[in-house]
Amino acid sequence: MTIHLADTGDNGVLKPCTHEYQVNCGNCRLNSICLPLALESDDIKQLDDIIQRSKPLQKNQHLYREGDDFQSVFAVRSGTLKAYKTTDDGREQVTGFYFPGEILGMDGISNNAHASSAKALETAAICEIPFSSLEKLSSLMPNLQRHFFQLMSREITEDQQLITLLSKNSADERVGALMLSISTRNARRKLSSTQFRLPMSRVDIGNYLGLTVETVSRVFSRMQKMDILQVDNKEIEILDLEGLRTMANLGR
Amino acid sequence: MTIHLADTGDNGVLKPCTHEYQVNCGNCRLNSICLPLALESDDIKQLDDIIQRSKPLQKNQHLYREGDDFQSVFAVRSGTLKAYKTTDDGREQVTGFYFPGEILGMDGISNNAHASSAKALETAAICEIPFSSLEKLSSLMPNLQRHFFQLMSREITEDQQLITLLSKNSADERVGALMLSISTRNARRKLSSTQFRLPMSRVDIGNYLGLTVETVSRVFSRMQKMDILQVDNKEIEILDLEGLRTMANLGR
DNA sequence: CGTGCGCTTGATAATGGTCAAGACGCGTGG
DNA sequence: CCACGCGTCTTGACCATTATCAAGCGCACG
Repeated sequence: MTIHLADTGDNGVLKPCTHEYQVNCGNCRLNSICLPLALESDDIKQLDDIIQRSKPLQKNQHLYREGDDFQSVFAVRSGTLKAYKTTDDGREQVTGFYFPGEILGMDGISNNAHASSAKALETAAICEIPFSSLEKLSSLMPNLQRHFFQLMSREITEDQQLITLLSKNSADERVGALMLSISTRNARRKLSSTQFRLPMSRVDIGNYLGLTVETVSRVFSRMQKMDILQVDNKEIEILDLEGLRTMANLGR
Repeated sequence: MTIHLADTGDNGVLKPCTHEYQVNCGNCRLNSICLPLALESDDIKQLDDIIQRSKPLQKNQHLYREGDDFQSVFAVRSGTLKAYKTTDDGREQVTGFYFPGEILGMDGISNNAHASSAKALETAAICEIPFSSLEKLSSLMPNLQRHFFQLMSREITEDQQLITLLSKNSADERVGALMLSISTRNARRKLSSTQFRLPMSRVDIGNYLGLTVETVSRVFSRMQKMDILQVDNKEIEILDLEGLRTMANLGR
């Protein structure tokens, strides 16, 4: 199945949006949850110098693919991406969703090749951080080294959360946990923690949570019936946060 | 660091086992799969200087507990450990098994507190690597920094494998995959890849793989009946590696 | 105005969980 | 050395959750 959006081979000329291209780490709204966190302003400038901002990714475009040479890690500036691996029998496993301010691609470091693919779920702006430069800079800036270690460690603990979720929790709990996770991450970005639009499909949700589409759909219906969520296709409103927490049953 | 072996209160004079205490990274049989990998010999010496080797852990002793202050990461020198988290409703989730040469504790970096507990499944010797020293050394030795980034990245990709396993694979496939993983890790340490003793209980296996003990037991029985494995309690012999691979169905 | 994809809902089936009982192995103490 | 007891493992019968299969709805897009 090929999906091709406007593949306007004809226009050729892109008018870069100057507004867009003035973005830097120093003025980035997300710098308190992204890499620059905990850097002094002249350090931020140095980091900023190695970061590349290219033209936005369109929906369904890949940022990288499993097996690609690993050169960089990436920060999401806007939009959402999903990371996934393809199992040899052709199935897909979604390993994560990445929202603005979050870093992806770190799983490529170990083998110098990306261990998963990443594609945009909607138009997305990305900061590319060449890893070799990041390494050099990290040697010079202990805070940056520390922060990057922490980011990788966080990725590990988050994966462990997901492992626990998949291993121990029911369908209701899994979906509930994902809704809470999105809610929390929205709050970090000063967005509504109770009302949002899901950027991913039901299929992606199910895939991520180890469930079928049908089950995901049924869980949403159930939660709607229980007045915990208001679900209108991708528009979600959390009506009863406490109830949702109880349902998700993870406490952490 | 104080060394106390047989703490025979009366004699006062301890004859430390010189054999044991001559262990260092330079002569360690495991250094090709552990931290020193990719270091020059004078670099290894520097690393060696920060590593602490304390008295062995007895079976069921904890190396650290969830929530403990994070100070160090640890390398397994001998024995096996399991890492696990306790969910708030009191259940346990095993997040990994660690064999000689493997590093654990990296999930504690992100919050300066261990995100999981680690306990010995049998008597185990451990190298403790104080993280602050490791950070300093990493700044000075690019190879070490790189290698540690890679180790963390590997932990991420391994967790993602487990996520996929839990999310997509049947009980047979999960147990098969674990057996193959242990087999491979044994081979790395020049041990038999077809015959080994499982250091963990069926409960631990089930917990790790998101299955009940009963199911794990049934899978072993089934594989025995199919002449894929020879199972005698914890003694495992892989009779048909190809068959096991087919059964595990992961290809990677 | 149709076509297709994504979502929902229902009926049925299968995998693995739960409950229960018994076997086996191991360490302790008589 | 044997008996006991406990913990771990195995096996069986039954049940529940979720997958599978199937059909229909609705919105977006051509």
